[in-house]
Amino acid sequence: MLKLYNTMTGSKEAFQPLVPGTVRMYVCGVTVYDESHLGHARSALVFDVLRNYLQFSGYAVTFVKNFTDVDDKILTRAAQEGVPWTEIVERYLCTYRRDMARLGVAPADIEPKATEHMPEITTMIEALMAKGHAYRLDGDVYFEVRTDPAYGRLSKRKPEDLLAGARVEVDERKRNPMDFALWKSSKAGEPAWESPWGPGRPGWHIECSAMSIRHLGETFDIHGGGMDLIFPHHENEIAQSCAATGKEFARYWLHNGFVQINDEKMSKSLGNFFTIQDIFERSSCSEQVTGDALRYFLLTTHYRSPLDFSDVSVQEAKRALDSLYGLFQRLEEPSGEEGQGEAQLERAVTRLTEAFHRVMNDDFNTAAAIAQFQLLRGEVNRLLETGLSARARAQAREAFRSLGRVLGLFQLSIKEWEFKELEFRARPDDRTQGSRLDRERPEPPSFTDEQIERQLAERNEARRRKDFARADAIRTELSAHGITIEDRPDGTSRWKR
RNA sequence: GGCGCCGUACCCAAGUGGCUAAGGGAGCAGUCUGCAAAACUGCGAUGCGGCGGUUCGAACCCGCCCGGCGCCUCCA
Repeated sequence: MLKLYNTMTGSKEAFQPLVPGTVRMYVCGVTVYDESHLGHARSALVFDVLRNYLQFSGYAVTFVKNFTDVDDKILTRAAQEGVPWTEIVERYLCTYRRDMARLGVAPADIEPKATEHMPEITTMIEALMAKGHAYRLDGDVYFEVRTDPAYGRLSKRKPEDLLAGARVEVDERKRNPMDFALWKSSKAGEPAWESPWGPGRPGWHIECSAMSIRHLGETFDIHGGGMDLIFPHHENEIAQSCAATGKEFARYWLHNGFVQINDEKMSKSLGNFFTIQDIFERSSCSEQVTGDALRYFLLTTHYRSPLDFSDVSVQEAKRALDSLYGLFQRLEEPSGEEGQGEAQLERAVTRLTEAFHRVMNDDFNTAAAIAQFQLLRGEVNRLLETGLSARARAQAREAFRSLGRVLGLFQLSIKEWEFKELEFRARPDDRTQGSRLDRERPEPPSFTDEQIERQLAERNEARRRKDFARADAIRTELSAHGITIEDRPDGTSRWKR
């Protein structure tokens, strides 16, 4: 039985979807006005893994993740650059999709855009007007918070408390400072859609209500997003959705913790901002390998905890993966006395599978799940010393691959993996710290597989002749090209790059 | 001012009432090896920020204190 922490109730609850066997989930995506950063990566990854796990558990999942494609920030950016706002939207939609692909985060089933749901949005606002929850103010329309007696139940705030320390500049025209915009009239030159209240664009919160209801129905199972969205975004979504439909909105509210830098929130104003693009560009490893390391790093902390990013922590994740991929490589090689540990392996795989379900069912604890994989790594390595049949080795690899698929880990082949250290170069645009040297230092020309095999054969011939000087010279030569040699007991060698 | 979160070994981190406090990284020692590398084995918190309290029993519950952070404004 899957248990999920529900922000609404502040506790872990047994997950019971509205319609047995199916899950409808909505996650707040991004406003496409800039490069995506690690925080976006974490949120996207967390809910990607949740979706995978729900499917793995047998649910038919409908996953909706929106793009906010009309918003003040987009317009501001467009004005700064002197380009049409649609160009900003187009550009950052592309970079978001590129970054998600690199992270191995699959698209949602439906990825609606605000600009494509104007009829739903205006219809919903009209319903709120008709029911007395909203009022016009010149060309704008506001939601009247006072009409919702339950307002504040998600974020556990009372409207009175909110006013006490509010740093908001209150628009004096509003009936109540808490009231928020459903519709904003447009100024000259701004994008505008026709509405009963004149040309304008939707407020931020209404689009998520309109689009989630449009694609998932008035009541659905899971609504997710970053912690910071709890208030006011999700609070407002609940208020307007329930007011419009008279029904419960989302049943389970899930929120992921922040990515921090040096224990502080990552933000542009603090200047500690890491874009996903940055990380991939600066990594010394391939995109696939960097993506895996990043995923592993992001998933070794429980999704609700804050997570501190540093180069070192990603390097540690990479090293941890190296030991796993080292095992996968050995699993592709014949091992000693065939067949000895089959029964033990069977038990170990069963144990992993059970433990994986147990910890993932507990509020999808990916950190504990990864620990289970590490436990299996140790067991399989021990069994490999006594010998495993080809069938058992394939079974072990398959256990990592099939369960790992939920986390998006362990999917690469040995040829695709890189055993070299993951290092972060200085940022390409940083000219102050010798970064040009880093950038321009050429990668040593690599050998082809055939060349390596030839040198290895020569080296092992030399070892048989006890010509260790020659053998070590070859090893040094290969090492200079990023190739590591591991000698097996039988006189043959494996190599890694 | 209001609401809330965090503090577990050198570093990261799971665990939130009861088996020896997961797992990873780094380190040290050993096995193996011509030497390495890898793998394996062992070592590593008598204690979970501090002090009290509740309990037969607490890292986990309660109170106070110390330190750090978030939200209350756009924010994943």
